[in-house]
Amino acid sequence: MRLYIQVRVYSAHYPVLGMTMTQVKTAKYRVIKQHICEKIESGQWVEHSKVPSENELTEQFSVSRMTARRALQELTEQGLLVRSQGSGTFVANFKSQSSLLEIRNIADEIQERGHQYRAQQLILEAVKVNEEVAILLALKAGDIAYYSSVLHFENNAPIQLEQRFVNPKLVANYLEQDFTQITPHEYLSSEAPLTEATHEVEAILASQEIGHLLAISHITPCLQVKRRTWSSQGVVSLATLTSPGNKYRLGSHLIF
Amino acid sequence: MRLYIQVRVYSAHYPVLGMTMTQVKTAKYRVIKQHICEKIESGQWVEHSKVPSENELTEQFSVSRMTARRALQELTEQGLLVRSQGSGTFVANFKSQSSLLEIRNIADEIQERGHQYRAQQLILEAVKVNEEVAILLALKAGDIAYYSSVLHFENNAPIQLEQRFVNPKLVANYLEQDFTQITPHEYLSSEAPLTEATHEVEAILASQEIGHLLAISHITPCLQVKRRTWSSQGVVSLATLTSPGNKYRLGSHLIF
DNA sequence: GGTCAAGAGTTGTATATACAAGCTTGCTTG
DNA sequence: CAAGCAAGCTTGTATATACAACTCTTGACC
Repeated sequence: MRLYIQVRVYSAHYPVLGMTMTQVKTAKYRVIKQHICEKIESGQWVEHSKVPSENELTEQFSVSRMTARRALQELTEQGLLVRSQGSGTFVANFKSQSSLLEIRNIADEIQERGHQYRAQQLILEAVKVNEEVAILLALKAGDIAYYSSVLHFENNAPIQLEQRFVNPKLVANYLEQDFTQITPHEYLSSEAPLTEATHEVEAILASQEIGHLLAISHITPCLQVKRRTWSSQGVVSLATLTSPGNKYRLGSHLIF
Repeated sequence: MRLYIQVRVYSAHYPVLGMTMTQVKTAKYRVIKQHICEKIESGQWVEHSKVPSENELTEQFSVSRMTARRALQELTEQGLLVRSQGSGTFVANFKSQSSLLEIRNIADEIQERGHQYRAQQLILEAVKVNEEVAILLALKAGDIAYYSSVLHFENNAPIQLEQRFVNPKLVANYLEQDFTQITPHEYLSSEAPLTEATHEVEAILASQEIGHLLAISHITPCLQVKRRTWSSQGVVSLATLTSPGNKYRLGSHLIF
């Protein structure tokens, strides 16, 4: 699994490839995107409101039209805006659906089965993310993210390894938590309420390291769920949940 | 797959590169996107292959770098490519993916990916059910149920084995179908509209027999989905879908 | 042999410009 | 007044250019 390749620790005196600068400059088009997002989320611009045109943004932010355009373009691809050649750019109308599957807290699940829950916190630190994680977390390669690795136990048997990258911009105090007392999911839910999630489920063979943690042989298949969660601010976290296939299953119940 | 082609009509007396005619013109960046998609879908560029750089595309297609860039950019946003500053652009790794939240027809899924679908019908007969199946199908042990076993192929590679028990009281003509022409799911949907479904997802090692059918080794983990579906009349069918873990994944997208 | 530096090649951001094409408005004209 | 046209806005496509930032290789130096 290539999800967490690079784990380099971020220290206080952070030398970036020999450069002394620590100030990260935000790209102009990102500033504009942020500005528009805030207007929408604060309710100042409601659905179907007209958004400033490319030329207006060009003036407001003192950028070129192509830069203003890029902000509008990306927000359109993300579904926040709708554009219409000749007439303008407008706030999109948002989808609202309720969930068919729910995201459960593993501690609750285990306790509901009448079993004992326990967690072991393996890693909790700031890391530089590689490219793949950066993309999924909406960061840039080499940016800093928080990383936690927690092993969940059911009746003292390891049942799930949780490896999680968290967007540090959205959850500032992540590194100060104690994940034997509260699960990462519980903490994140309290800090940044979920608005959206995607899951990808695969069957894999565990690496030697993970197999060791989960106390399984090297030919035990595992269920691996990659979960990406969003709050209204953006991508909050990227979790990889690995469980032995002979001890764990997923279920869903759909009603049409 | 995710490709769309928008045509643009240039009006009658518009000179396009010296030509004057009524003509449908595809935007250059779309032509490049199309070209790259074809290379990937035809298998000429496999996962992690390096894709021509912006400068190379600029030359090949006689466009500006910004235009070549746009093609790469959009394909990256669509998940076909992965870009890395300083090193290049590469074909992303994808697996076949189906949704946990909707019950899709595997033939449609495969065709939407632009791949060729084919099915092989292994078994289609009436069987006496054992106790476990009887309970799940709301029958009694020893009752007759219909059983089908169909192997689904994507680009001539086996991608999923479907083993299905069907309640004969609700779907009388099941045995007379030809499941190389219509998938069991399609047929059942037409006969008895779904009202409810449950899924159980596990990671398993395939048995020797199933491994042989799916053309995988005995230590390849598999995703196994057990799906029980209801119509308004009761339990319609019980399907076990087994797919190689290295070729298949499930996905879901929740919005809260 | 190992380390460092330079350079070449790549993507990322930003600007200025041009023209095409769709929509809206308002004015002209019949 | 109504129809139609033109002007002026909007977004869409495309180019040329510049520099920044990152990666990887190569070669010089210790």
